[in-house]
Amino acid sequence: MRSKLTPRGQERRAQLITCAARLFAERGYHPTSVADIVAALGVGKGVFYWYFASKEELLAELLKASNHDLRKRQQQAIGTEADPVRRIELGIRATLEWFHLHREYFAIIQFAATDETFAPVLARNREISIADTIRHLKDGIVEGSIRDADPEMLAQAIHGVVAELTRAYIVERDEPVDHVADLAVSFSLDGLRA
Amino acid sequence: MRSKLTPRGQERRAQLITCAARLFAERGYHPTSVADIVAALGVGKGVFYWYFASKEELLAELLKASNHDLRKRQQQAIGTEADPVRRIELGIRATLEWFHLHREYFAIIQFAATDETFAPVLARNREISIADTIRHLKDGIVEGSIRDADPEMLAQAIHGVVAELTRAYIVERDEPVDHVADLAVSFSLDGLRA
DNA sequence: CACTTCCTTGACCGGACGGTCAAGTCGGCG
DNA sequence: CGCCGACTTGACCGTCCGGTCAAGGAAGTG
Repeated sequence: MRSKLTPRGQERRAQLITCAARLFAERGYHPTSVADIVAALGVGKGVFYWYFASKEELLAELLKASNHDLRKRQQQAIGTEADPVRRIELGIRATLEWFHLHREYFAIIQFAATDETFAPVLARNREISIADTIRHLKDGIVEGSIRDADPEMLAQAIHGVVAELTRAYIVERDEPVDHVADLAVSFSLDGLRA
Repeated sequence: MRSKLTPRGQERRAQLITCAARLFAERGYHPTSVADIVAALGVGKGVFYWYFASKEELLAELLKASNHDLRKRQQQAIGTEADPVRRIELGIRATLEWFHLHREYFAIIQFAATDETFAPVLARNREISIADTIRHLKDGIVEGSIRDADPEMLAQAIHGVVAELTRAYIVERDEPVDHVADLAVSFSLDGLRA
């Protein structure tokens, strides 16, 4: 990998990441060899190691970039909304929309979370996201719109709902985002009871 | 692997599974070699292949056995309870209790779900569990104690809450099961709102 | 003791895979 | 044109690891 890259180089680098992401999503990280990645692009193996120091580094960059992009989208969606409950709702919807646009990342993130090497990064990303949610929850508790329970546990629970519905309906079945989002929101806000 | 095993053989087989489970949980499946497993038991490599056809087969059996055990525990807990809402609650509590007793299985299951080879088995297990939950939800909707929404989505949402709280509080922090269970249940039933 | 069956050993094999590198190509610039 | 540095090639290497197997106990039976 080089720090200086010509526009042509930037292009190649992006190609490698995109191509690797597709293969990682289809077959998994370990079963996809560096040889597979460069073959899919029709280039020699040296190209890979010109842009990345290792296969690990590529995945690490991919995770970093995707997390950054997701967070950006969440923040844009929430904007300057004042109502904490509504902020949580907008965050949930933005997350589902993002995974709808980037379905291939779900499996990769899921895997990375189970791998000793990448788990710390994923754990950190999750912590940050949880911390955001906690802030909104605390605001809601103070103003009385959210019931007084451990905000961290509530945040984890919301994340669980979103993750599972994303997997089952956005990634696996590609159902309409709004439909899934409506249920994710109503379940998180009001639970099961009639 | 043999179909006929003496008591001594059964013992060895169990030792191998237990030992492998510990190592898989600590270091992950791929990074744990067969050589590691037999070394941890202080025996030769041939022992492994006397009891199992492959490393894959051992993991498959481990997953099958753990799933069977978890389901048994859930069914025992639910027993003959008639109230659907209460049945769901008992199922949630039983699940959290089981993972409290078998923390090492969580990471293994999580990983297996991301691996092409084992994902189908895990998907099937999950489907069965979801189907159980759906039955209780439909009962509840009919009798009016649960609101009228897509029961499958509700079931997935509940599973998401349980999985995430299990990971964060039972597996990672070993907090009191009852405390976590109380929140999992109240969140699932009543959501966030005050 | 002889004989079988169950179990154990550990050196060895084959192949896959991450990573290296000497050699070459290409495009731009003076 | 000549040169330089950005890129590309693909054969090659070392290692690791799942899996094999010929040989050797040990335990039970007659």
